[in-house]
Parts: sequence; C-alpha cells; structure tokens
Amino acid sequence: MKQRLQQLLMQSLEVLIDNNILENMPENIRIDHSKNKAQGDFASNIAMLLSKQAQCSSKVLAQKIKANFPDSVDVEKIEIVGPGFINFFMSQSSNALVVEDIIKQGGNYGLSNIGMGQRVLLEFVSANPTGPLHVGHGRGVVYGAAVAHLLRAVGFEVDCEYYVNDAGRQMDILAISVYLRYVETEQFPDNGYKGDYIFDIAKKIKGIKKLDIFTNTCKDISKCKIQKNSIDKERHIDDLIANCKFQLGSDYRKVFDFSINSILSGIKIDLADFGVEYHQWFSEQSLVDSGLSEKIVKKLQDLGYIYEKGGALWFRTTDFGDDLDRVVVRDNGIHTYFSYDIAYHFGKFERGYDRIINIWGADHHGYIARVKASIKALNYNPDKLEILLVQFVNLFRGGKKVSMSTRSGSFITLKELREEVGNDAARFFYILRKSTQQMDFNLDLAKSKSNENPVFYIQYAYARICSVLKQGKPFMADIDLLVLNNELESLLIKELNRYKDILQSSALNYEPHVLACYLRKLAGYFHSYYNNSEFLVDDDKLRNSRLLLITAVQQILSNGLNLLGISTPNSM
RNA sequence: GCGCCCAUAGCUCAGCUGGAUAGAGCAACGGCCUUCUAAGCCGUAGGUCACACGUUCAAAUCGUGUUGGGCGUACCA
Repeated sequence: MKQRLQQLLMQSLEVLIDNNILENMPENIRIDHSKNKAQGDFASNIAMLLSKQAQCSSKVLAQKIKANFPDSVDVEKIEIVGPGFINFFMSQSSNALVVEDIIKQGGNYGLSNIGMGQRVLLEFVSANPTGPLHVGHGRGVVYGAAVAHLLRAVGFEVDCEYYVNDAGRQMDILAISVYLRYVETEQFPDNGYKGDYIFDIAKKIKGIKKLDIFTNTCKDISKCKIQKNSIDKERHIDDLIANCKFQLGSDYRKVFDFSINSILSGIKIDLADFGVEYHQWFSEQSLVDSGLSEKIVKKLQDLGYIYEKGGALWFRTTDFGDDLDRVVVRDNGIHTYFSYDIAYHFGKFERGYDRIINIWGADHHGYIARVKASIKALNYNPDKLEILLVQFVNLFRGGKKVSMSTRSGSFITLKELREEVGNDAARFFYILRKSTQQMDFNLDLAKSKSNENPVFYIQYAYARICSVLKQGKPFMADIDLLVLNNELESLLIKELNRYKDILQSSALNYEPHVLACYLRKLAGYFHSYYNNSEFLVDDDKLRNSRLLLITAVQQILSNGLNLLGISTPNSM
C-alpha cells in the first residue's frame, strides 16, 4: 500500500513538473508510517524538501501536490498540516486488506526478494577454542544467527561460517595447560588457562591413557620443564611450550589435538543447543597445511608490498590506509595471525560471494584497517567486506561489575545461562538491544526473575490467541473487516501494516532489535485489545472478523519470533 | 598521546537512518479477575535527550569542540 501511495504521489509531482512548478523528480520519495492516528496513516515531508526548488512556501507546494493528487479508492482524505506535512488517511477497507494478505500468505507473509538471491558469507562468533563459550560471546551468537535469518527472509542466500583459530601460540598454551593439569604439577604458570574445564579435559585424557594413547611416560618430564629462570612471564610460557614439545615428541600433538577437539565439540554442542547452525567451520590450520598463507605472502612480495626489517617480513599496509605497517612473518619464521587472516579473507573473496560480512567483538576494531588494506592490495574491493562490531556486555553480579576472562577461568558459560533462564529469555535479552550499544547484563536479575523478560510478554500474547482460537475459529464466509473500527482494532491493523517495512529495514540494516521492539509493541496492542474487547461474541460477523484479526496478529508474532529464533508456545 | 564506539526517566533500554506534544519495561503510587489465560490491562508521577556552539523551514538524530565512560594501539591470537 505504501508503494501504491508512492506511485500516486509521483503522478502528482509529474503534473507539477509538466507545469514548470517543479524542475525534476526527486530520487527518493519517502513516505513514512504516521506516528499517531491524528496524523493519518502515512505522511510525506516532500513539500518541505522541494519548496526551495519550487520557489514557494512548503505549505503552498503541499496544497498544489494535494490538488493534483489522483483520485483513488484507497485514499480517503489528504490533510496539510504544520509546516507542510502531507498526511494521508487511507480508507478502512484498504487498511484492512493487510489482514487478508497475512491470512492468505501465512508463514510466507513479509518475505521479499530484495536480496535477489545474492550470496552472502556471514562469519560470526569465531571465538578461540581455548575455552567454552561464555555469556560475553552470547551476544555475537544470537546477533549473528538473527542477522542470517533476517537476510534470508529478504532474499539473500546466506552461508554461516565459524573461523576456528586452531593454529598459533594460544593453542600451544592451551595444550600445555591441559598437560600440566594432567601431570598434576603444583607449579602452574600464571598465564596458563586456569579454568576448571582444563581439569576436565585432563581427566578425560587419563581415561584414554588406558587405551595407550601415550607411548611415553610423562610424569618425570614435567619436573624438569618447570623452570622459573625466565623472569618474563610470556617468555617463560614459550619456554614451557618448547620444552614440552621436545620432551613429549609425537605425544605433544596428541595432547594438543585432544584438547582442542574437546573444546571445539563443546562449542559446537552449545551452538546447536542454542539453535544456531553453521555451514562451515573453517580451520586456520588448513591455511598453513594448504600452503595458502605462504602463497599469499609470496604474492604480496611479488607485488612489492613486503619488506624486511629486524629479521621479520613487514607488509606495507600504510600504502592502503592503515596506521602502521604490520608483520606477516616473524623473525623466527612463523607467520603471524594477521598473515593467516589475509589468506583467509582472500579465500573468502575467491569463493565468489556477493557480500562478505564479519561480526566481530568491538575489541577487534583495530583490525579493520589492516584487513581492508590487504584486500585492496590483493586487488579486491574492500567495500564488499562489511565488518559489524558488536559492543561488549558488562556483567554485574551483586551490583558489582565482574570481568570475564577465559585465561583466568573466571566466567559464566553460555550453557549455564541457558539452563538457568531458558533459551528464549536468553536470546531475547541479547536481541532487544542494538548491537552498537554497550549493554549491562545483571546476572542476578537474569537468573532469579526471568519472568521479567519481555519475551514472555510476546509469547503470552501468542498463547492467549491460541487459547481463544481453540474455542472458536473464524468462518471465512461470514466476515466483514469494516466492522473492525474501534480504536484498538485500528491500532492493531495499522501496526500489522508496518510489519513488512520493519522486517525489511531490520534486515538491510542488520538490526534485529528493530524487529524485536516491533513485536513487543504489537503484543502490547493485542493485550490492550484483549482486555478491552470480547472476541467470542454472539454477532457472527463481528465474532468472525475479530477472530480473523487476532489470527493475523498470531501469524505475525509467529513469523517474527521464528526469525529471531524464539519459540511460540501454544499455552503458558 | 592517537584511533574506534558510546552518553536519553532513579535503573535497563527504544526512538523507524533530520520531522509534528521524546517512548517502553522495572522500581513508586492508585485502580481492574462470578465473563475468551492477571506472565495481562487502565491510570498517576518521573526528562535542560551529558554540555556548548554550528548546519536549516525543522536536531535526541548531522558537523565541530568540551566533559565523562568502554575498547584498541604486539614479531599474541
């Protein structure tokens, strides 16, 4: 209906252009849903925008637009208000059409093909497999999954990917942490992974030892490698790693693999339990094994962007807008994380996606410039890569901020949260906030009073409708939507009319919270309606029409909640 | 120091990409269950949109500056 109105408005403007009142057609003719009923159903500010061009006051121009507006059965009244707003009052029958559309299209209502089947690669979470997912990661999980659903709803083809950082120093630190717990030494480095889950993995290895995984005995070796001669903590742990690799020989790899697999499978289960699906788990190590990382560095060398300094190879990212040049190969010959990242992103572009989206934690913003620089250097368009930053979650317990750290082992896992408050409440809590806003998460509140979560408010509206419909179904033959004319019915119908636009902007702007807020509002209007009006009345026409209206509301709640990954219980 | 993000009711957050009297929830106070689920509804109170300039018909929204917070600034990942 909005599009129809846009066309009519354009026709009116064309007449004004023909009469030399206006020079040319504006590129974008915006029509907004009005805020309140007094301002009609739709409003346009076009007169204010074009008044300069028309060399008359915006009010006068608005009058001219109105005068030349084509007749339409859909438009009941046009009002010029204030500085020149044009308010459109639609006929009741045209507004009510949405109810029939929703019923007809059901679960498909609101879907569109704006994306035209473009392929999107969406990478999100990609937390290092050094520990279980915690509530800090939860935001990225829920946000990413919702963005994927929304983009699909508007016609994109989306592949979800998790980049597994299974190479590099962190992994070695994880491996020796497990190993040191395995040998039960008291001397555990400060900067090792201290969490309880490390003990669990060590315990599991003990179970497997009976299966003769280890060919060497480990116990004695542990003693000689805990040397406190390194003053520097980081150096100390590097020494531990080197020592451990040397002493354990081929068994080192077994500890390493076992540790990472154990954690990774935990992460996979967490995500699956949370209803998040990935198409691919992309291994960082595979970039080493396939030689791609090596190849990319050579390529950059050939292109002349690499120089040597202090024994390391530097990539002149400053040529492409970065603040500093970056090391890609260290003086010890080992590639940096950044080097793998270049190869990884190069690979993403090679795979032929139309759009590449990364969802990163806000702490990674410093990497944007260098990753984009490398894309430019490799002759791809950096604008095709969109990096969405998700701001941090501040956790509070007992009124005090608690910092979460995988390394120190102090965190609350996502699994714990889900088990305490449930999937839906956890999801909705994250999704209701826009991702660019830092958010405070009160753990006590989240756990103890989960009823306060607005997700139940929406689900309750859905359940109430289910309950009513169980007692009476609308008969399509005997319906007249024009009887739905009390204030709350108009509000509901008006709100239903907004759904398509909400879904669209929510998807295209990567803002699932917009949809979440809309659903809350729609549920609110329904609850008011429920308390104010009776549905199962004797008058057949009225009853059937009201039942049809709430069926439409139920459908929209269901469609919206599905996109956000939230369940729709029939009763509560 | 430099860079990125943020600042809206006592608290937690929206504000539809510049619009017409700034909105919810929680907390406070007062009402509504012999009638379709009270996890609900109705009402009252609560604001100098951090501050100051600027851009224009119009600024919570855009620009600059100030203040206050978060994050980043590795041959770690």
